[in-house]
Amino acid sequence: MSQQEGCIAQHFSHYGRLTENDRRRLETLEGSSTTVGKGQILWYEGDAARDFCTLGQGWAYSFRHMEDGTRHILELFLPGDVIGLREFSFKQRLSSVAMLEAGEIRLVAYRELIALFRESTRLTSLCLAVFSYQQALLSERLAHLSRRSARQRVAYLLFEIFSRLKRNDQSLGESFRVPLSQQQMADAVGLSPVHVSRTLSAFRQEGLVKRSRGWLHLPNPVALAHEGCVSSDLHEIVEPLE
Amino acid sequence: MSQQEGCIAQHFSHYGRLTENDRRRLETLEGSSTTVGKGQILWYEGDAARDFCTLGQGWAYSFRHMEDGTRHILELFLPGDVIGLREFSFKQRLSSVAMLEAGEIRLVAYRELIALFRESTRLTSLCLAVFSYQQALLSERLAHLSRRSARQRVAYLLFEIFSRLKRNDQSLGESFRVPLSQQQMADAVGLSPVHVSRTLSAFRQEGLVKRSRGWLHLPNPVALAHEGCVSSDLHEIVEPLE
DNA sequence: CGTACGTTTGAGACTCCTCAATTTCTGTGG
DNA sequence: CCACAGAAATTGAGGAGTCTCAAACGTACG
Repeated sequence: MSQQEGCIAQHFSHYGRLTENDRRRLETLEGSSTTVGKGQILWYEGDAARDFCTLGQGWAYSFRHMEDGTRHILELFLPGDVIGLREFSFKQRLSSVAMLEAGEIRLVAYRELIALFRESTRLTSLCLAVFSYQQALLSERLAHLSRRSARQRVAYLLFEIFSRLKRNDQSLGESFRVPLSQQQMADAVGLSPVHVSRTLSAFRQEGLVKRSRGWLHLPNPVALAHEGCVSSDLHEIVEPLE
Repeated sequence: MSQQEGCIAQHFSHYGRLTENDRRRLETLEGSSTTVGKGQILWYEGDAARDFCTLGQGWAYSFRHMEDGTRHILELFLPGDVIGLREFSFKQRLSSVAMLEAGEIRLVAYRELIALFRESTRLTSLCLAVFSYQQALLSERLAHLSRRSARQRVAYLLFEIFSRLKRNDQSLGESFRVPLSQQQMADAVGLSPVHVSRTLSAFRQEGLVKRSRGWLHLPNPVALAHEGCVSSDLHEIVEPLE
């Protein structure tokens, strides 16, 4: 996906049709691709924020270390996602970002984005659309984590991953790779790793989820979505006005 | 605040200096002001989304009703805030919005925002800054709600309110009005109202918080922030590039 | 083959929830 | 100004869900 076509173009095209010109313009944004290893830190909370990046290959996540020693995973980034747009108006990174596995990234300076705004209103709108989608994901997650049972949280996490992967690749089947340890899932949904294990065991016994060696098998996504109380449909995106 | 100066101009000026021209341009966005009563619904989840609004006076909140009958408050809006930017790229409202008390709003069509993008790169950047600030608030809240104790959640909520009010009004003292019932606080932090009551009682005994008739008294904001594990400093905003 | 890491399982403790009864606050009309 | 009704807040008791600690097991990798 990332080779033939720029990540940004690919990503933006979810939010509205792109002309050939738009694509070319977006591709000029992306610098050369850098290989990053598993576990590598892209930046730390508090670092100076001057650019964002696109994730060509590999998975990443943003996290914060809290005062009480716990760690919390705020976002998961899948291949094709844009990382670090969030700090556009901040001097410092609000959270650290690390790679879940080896991958490829390309850096883009915020400055270049601003140049883009000057050129194309349509691409500006698309950029805002990317923002509001990310915000929608966040608030959806907020609603699903604060007052919900372990079963609902885990089901929600798995279904969100499935749904986002499917969005990038319609042909995605029941089985797919998910390079997350139970520890990391726990950090993402705010449970103890022990209880994540118990919850996954329960799901396995009920035939909802199978997991092995970094692969996930969802025989019945609909039931899982139901378990996770997934209702809203974040996929009704308006065609940006001209 | 809202009378002499447009809400949007006031709100945007937190993110960067505005020229007189910018101010005038922003003020042309806002339509005439409408009075809304306590408890009035501005819109429901699923309604068509074509405009956002600015909150001149009064408090509001966005919420969702979940399948299991519980209600969750996603955001609080204070006087001067902008409501509903989030659905910029969506056809439908992602959450309902209601007034906590009587107030005044002004509607702005998304379409007008797009016209603005065409005119001023700087105002476009500011608009994105508003977005990223809201997103930062959300992810901060996410980190503070998922794996934290009742004490931490409540302390965080109260401190966030204090800090946002202070941002709008530097002269804010130790006591200020907070028109939230314990039921609503519970819906905002994902606890039962009963437990919110117990937690507030504990805080009161410890001299951290006093509450009476819609007023809040924080004799020791620093201690409260510590209790709520508030670390990050969402106030370091970069002066947007030209 | 050994070591390290991730996962599973068990037992006891603690936090928070639910339900229900009581008290306090708030606003209204007499 | 008082009496009242309705809402909001408090308090208590018992129970469910999740946590922590600890040990055993499995799997990947040197």
